[in-house]
Amino acid sequence: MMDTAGENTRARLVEAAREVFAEHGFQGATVREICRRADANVAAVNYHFGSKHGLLSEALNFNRLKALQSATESSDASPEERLRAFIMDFMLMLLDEDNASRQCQMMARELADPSPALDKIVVEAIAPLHEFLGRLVKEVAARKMMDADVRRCVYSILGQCLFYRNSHPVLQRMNPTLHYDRKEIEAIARHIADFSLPALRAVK
Amino acid sequence: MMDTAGENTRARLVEAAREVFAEHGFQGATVREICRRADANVAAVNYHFGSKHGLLSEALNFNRLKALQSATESSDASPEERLRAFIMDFMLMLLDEDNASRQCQMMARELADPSPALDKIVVEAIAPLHEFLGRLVKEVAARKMMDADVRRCVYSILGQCLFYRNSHPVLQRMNPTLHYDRKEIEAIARHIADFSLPALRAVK
Amino acid sequence: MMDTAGENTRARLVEAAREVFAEHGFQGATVREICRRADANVAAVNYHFGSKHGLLSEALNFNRLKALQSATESSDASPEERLRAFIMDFMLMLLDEDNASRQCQMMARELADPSPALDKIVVEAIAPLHEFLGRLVKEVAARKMMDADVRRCVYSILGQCLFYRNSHPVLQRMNPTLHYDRKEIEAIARHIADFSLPALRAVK
Amino acid sequence: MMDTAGENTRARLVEAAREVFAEHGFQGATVREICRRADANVAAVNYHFGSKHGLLSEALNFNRLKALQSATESSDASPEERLRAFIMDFMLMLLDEDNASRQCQMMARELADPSPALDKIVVEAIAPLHEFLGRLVKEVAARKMMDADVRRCVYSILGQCLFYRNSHPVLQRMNPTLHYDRKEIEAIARHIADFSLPALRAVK
DNA sequence: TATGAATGAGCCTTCATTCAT
DNA sequence: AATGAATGAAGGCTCATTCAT
Repeated sequence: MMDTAGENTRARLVEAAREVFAEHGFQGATVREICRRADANVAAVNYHFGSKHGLLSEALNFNRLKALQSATESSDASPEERLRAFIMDFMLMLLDEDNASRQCQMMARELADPSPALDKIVVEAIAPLHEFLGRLVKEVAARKMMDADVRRCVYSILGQCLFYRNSHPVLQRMNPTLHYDRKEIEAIARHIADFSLPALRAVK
Repeated sequence: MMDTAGENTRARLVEAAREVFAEHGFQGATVREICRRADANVAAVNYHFGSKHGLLSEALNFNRLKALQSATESSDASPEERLRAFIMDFMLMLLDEDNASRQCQMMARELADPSPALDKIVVEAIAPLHEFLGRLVKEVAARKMMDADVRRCVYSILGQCLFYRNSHPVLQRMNPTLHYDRKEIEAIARHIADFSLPALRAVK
Repeated sequence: MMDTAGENTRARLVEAAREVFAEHGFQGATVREICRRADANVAAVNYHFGSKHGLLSEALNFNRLKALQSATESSDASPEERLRAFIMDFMLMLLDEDNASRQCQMMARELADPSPALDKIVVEAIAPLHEFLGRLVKEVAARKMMDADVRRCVYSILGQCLFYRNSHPVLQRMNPTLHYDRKEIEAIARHIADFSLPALRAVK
Repeated sequence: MMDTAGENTRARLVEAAREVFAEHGFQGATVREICRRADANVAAVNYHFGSKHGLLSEALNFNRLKALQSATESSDASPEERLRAFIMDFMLMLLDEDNASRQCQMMARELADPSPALDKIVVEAIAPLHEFLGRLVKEVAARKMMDADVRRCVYSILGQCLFYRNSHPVLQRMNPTLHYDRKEIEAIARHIADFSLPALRAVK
């Protein structure tokens, strides 16, 4: 009986923390709410993670994001195909509303209101992601590019992707029927690829 | 005499609020800090604006953003030129670090953590902006486009622009020498236009 | 009506703090208890003093101790008479149970468990007291003494005085009828003077 | 085997408790810190001693203090010599910074902030100590003395001795080079004896 | 009109203790 | 016999708001 509740309080806390951090940001989240959802005592957070920050740090892991990059890099499709595929998978991860991809939402929140954990996120997840995309951009462009231009192309792609997550509250208000179901996400991903590929070919 | 002092306090509060909201977001901002910067009493916010939310609502105005759209629309340059010019002005407004364009920073924060004021922002500023950009996109594309595609092109452009503001903390960490001075902002704006225009021409 | 309760919350807090700090020490005292006794809100301490430490700092003032030294120094009695008089006044201040001399009790507690406020106490009250007593000892001894010996004589006198305060819980337990009434305090002071004066005359 | 391990844990806890209680007082000490130093589980204290208070009670033993009294009493030196020797040994025990005489430090702390264990301390250690010193004082004085005067002489001697321990934080602040090394302690003990003996001879 | 003072709800954290094994 | 996990009460502090003038 302790199996279900006792030995994985820690895991439940992490899961609840991801939910609450994703919904309210680090600052807006309260330890009490996290513990309430995890059906744990308020003191449990400090017992298991030392502090609210410790819990945030633990809640951030980017295995799925890394797996996605590995999968893309080990593919032998053409660069364009791989970029297209990556965007698709990335958007599925980013917008899928009811799976465990809350790390991305937490990440997005960190950007708006950085906490000390941002350093970890940058080093472990964002910097590698940018580098990965930089390599892909160069392959697609198939042309000598200055580093600054590569970087800006990466920003253009990521900016488009993240917009759908960051601006979701706004888009929803302007278009109340909007729902990120599978079909919609695929259409979005296709658009981003269609929009970006000609640009990559054309950039000076 | 009291009038002007009173009005001045009010104005100083609004200005201070813009600063603090832009820096820390609505939630992270404290009424005390705002009043301290405005050299006003703690109770002044509630006295003049009813609540912290009331002050936020008052602090949000988008005259400059609207002026920018009007200027663009009344221009008789080619659609491509006008889009290019708008992006430039928009980025100058968005990234300029020491002018009064804090509304955009506040807006960006609202997206990440919507407060009740978001409705006002959407209706008064964002929706018109999207419509404005939609018209411009259609002119540039010079082709029959489905509404959904127009919308997504607008998102692609805005997403690229906002990325530099939203992700600033991250970009700064990855590239510590990054500074949004005039020259850098112009280069960014040029890149976004160069990236987007071929895409607009190519979109199905 | 606000007169009694409203405008001197601050003063009531200081008074209550002296009580509670004297009873339980800084660490053992709780802000809530202090506020309860002062009939004030928990937040009042932080409003008026910034923190529990700020309140402690404010609660410590040594006017009476200083006045006592001045009075002794401006007397034109013989050195022995002045030392005797000082000890008497000091003990009256130290042991008087129901007056405002709680500063000495707070001071005694600080010695046992120093908080950051101890520095202030030392600089403002204890160091001057030691110097004052040092001068008096030299006058009484009427002989060239090494600084270290003067210091130790001061310690011997102060040690005897403070013992009655510091060890009060123990003495009370061993001698349940013990009460520091006026007569008892005078007897104690006389004893300390009688004990110390021959020693001062005799020290090498 | 378990026995020894168990007993060892118990013993390590008591030793660690003495350290921590001596350093931070009963209230300031935390069970966690004690267990950490004893390399034991947090629950060990309650398991072995029932509570933090139980541990304190166990940690208090006064064998060395008693041994010291016995040694003094069985000596056949003159009363003055014996008092002088006792003060020396007592100060060595009281001020020696790195030996196991922490009981005295704990005792001193108890005086400042009595816990229920104080009763035990008084009955087992302090009362006998006072009686022992009372006998010695009477021998030194070699004169009929009233009980109250004997008591006060004992207080005068103990007060001088304890001052160096109780006021150590203050003395250190006023005289940063102060260190209780062997030589310093001997000088202190000599001073206290030199100060007290003439007084004892002179007391009415 | 405007403000210094005060409030109450809530936050993160700490701690001695207890529980289940 | 012993422990890792968990708990509940409490602590200092912060904050938007309200009160009395």
